[in-house]
Amino acid sequence: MLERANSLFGYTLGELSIYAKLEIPPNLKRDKGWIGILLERYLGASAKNKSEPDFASIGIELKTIPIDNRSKIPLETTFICVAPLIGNSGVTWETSYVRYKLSRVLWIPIEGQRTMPLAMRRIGAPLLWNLNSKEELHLKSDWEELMDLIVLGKVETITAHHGEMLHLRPKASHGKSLTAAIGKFGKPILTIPLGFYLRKKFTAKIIARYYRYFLL
DNA sequence: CTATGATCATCC
DNA sequence: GGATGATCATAG
Repeated sequence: MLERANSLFGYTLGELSIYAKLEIPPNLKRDKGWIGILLERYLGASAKNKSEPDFASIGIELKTIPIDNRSKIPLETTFICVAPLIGNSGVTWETSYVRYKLSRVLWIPIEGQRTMPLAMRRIGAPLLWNLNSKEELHLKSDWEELMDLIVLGKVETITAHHGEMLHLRPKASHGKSLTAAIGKFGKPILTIPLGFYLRKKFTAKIIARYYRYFLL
């Protein structure tokens, strides 16, 4: 699979879409996950919409990441998973889904400037990344701060400003989506679902270590 | 609704 | 410009 991923370096999304027999949309406005689906399809990911790594047998999570090819900086934050708002008793960073998802990621950088037609965007060299102890410490600190707010009934006070590397933002189809959570005084409430995202400054560091290898 | 895949678009 | 808050598509 890694060899197959490496072989994608330099190809455009237009070329890959033809090869993978996946129709290319005019833009990503209505197909935000299209690039991810395309790469999964080409690389033979197994998980679909199940809760396990994309390549379960080898414990690798696949993530495409849009990059500005001049600055080499990510253009978007990276979604990790939906935040559990209830049933968190006994959950620690060590057993968290965030840590599980991020323990090993195959990042595939792709030119992502909106001015560039989708078909012309080039695929960069994949980067197999293992969460190191320093990074983990940072994420753990953010995760604990955020989970405290959730568990202590302060979910409605959460904004994307919380968390240095990892933060929470809405994750829903629309603003009226509701899910169960804990409100003030421990009272059950319904609120908008939240997702964990990696800030660009975190992913930028990962990408920077390898930027010389991709996108010319 | 929740999970997968993310980016859009507004506001500061 | 860039981050925050909002949103899109699909499967089960």
